[in-house]
Amino acid sequence: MRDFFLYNTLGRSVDSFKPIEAGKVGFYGCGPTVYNYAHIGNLRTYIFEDLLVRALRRSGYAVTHVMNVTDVGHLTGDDDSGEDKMVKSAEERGQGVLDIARFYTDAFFNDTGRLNIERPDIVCKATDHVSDMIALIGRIEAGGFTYFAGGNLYFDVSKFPRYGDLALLKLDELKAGARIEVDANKRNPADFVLWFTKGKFEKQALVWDSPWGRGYPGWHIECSAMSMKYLGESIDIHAGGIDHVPIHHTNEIAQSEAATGKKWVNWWLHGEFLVLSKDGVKGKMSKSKGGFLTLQSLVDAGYHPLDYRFFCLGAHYRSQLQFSIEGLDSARSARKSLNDSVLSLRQKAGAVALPAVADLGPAAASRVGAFLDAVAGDLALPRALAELWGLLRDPAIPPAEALAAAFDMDRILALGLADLEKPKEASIDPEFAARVEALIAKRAVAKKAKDFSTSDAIRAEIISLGVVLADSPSGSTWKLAPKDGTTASTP
RNA sequence: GGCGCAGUACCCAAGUGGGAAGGGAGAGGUCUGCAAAACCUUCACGAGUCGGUUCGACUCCGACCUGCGCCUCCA
Repeated sequence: MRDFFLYNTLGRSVDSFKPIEAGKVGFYGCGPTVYNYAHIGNLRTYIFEDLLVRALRRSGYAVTHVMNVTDVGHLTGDDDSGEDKMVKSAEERGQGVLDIARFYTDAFFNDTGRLNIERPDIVCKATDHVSDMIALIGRIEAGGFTYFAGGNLYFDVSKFPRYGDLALLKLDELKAGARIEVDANKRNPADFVLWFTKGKFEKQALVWDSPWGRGYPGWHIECSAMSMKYLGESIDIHAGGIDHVPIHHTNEIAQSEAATGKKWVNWWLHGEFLVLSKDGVKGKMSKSKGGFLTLQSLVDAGYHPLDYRFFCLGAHYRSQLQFSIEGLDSARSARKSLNDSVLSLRQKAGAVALPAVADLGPAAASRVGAFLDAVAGDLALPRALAELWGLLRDPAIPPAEALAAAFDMDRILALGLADLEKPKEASIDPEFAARVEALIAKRAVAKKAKDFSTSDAIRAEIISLGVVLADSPSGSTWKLAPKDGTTASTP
């Protein structure tokens, strides 16, 4: 078991990770609200969580990864009176709430799959766990942490002294109504709704009976209820986007610890934002601000999903990352170079069996060790990646060893290195191939006659057919030019 | 008004109280009839600005400037 260091938002320091139960990690990651497509900023956070899970597993931990899918209770408005996002989306599209949820859930996992993000061990939907939420709210109420006002059940933050510790909030310094209308029903501006019976839910398709009346749950309660159900009342790691620190996670802590009376989450990890600075659009990506980019839009623009994963690996998860097409181009070029290096090594290694990681020579082993140290040091993927480059470019490391080491690193990076194959020539139309071969033969004749103006003209013609040509002492070889800018076929 | 984070080469982006990773782009070179590819070399005497602490600071402290995020939508 390798020592693992992580930055804990609770306490704001990097500390040696210690799970509750040796060798095991209970990990809860905040999942999507499935009322729209995920944008690439959202996806950055899921890539970060995937790297965390993969890194912990590579270091020897047995990780149970739980992720929620929010399909009810998440409001559109800034305050506690807006419509439910799911209901609004369903209305706009003239479909049922559950149809919307299913569609965008599928879209989400399709995107994460294309990014080589492993599916969590448990994916749980909020609507399947309302009874668990009601039971948990009951425990909070029994502890005297709630009050009922205006038809809704509120959590009273004044009853929870540690409220805001995660976000370093000082209740008396928060400016109530800085952005939103003050809810007259609230005793304290930071109070939040546990259960709604009032609101614009007359149109709410999904309502449940509860001790507080027919209605639906507040957004925050689902994570508390479901994480406890699957991981127990105290869990090792809870991760999510940094925006969740002051509200969502702060409220989750308050209600969870109010219910159980014990510490709920030992390690809080938060991924920073992907930010834009282009065409007048600055800052984080959101639908209202514009610049809402989906993974599919990148694919449509000719990028491979893994180009985006690679792009994200270039920055530390706790740093804001500047997104730009230029940056993505840079990542694509780098990934192509990486893939080409691996393919070249594979060719050099030939049929030699790859050694086990434990049997690597000192040079390769040192690269792998430095890689794992970087990863175990609060997921320093940029440094880890530098070790991969160093490994691939060290001429003293035998190809089979370099490959074995690279594939081991790729268990965490997940760039599909082990699955790389030469582009399949079989898919090329034979008629087209014959045409290209004929031109190459014609050019060879011209070249032999030193008629270079003719040979160059023929080459231009070949290239115009969408073919990449390469001369070598043994003759010319060719392949189809990649459509997406990468040479190798990728998984 | 309050709180938090950040300012590193053309771009993206790391580590570090004492030699400033890595990638992309650029430049030069080897190879080639010429290309392409590959490989090699090169690319911040300086880290927003100004002070301070220190034998020594990009790294710590302070001020200022600029940017980003948050103060009940948000990854």
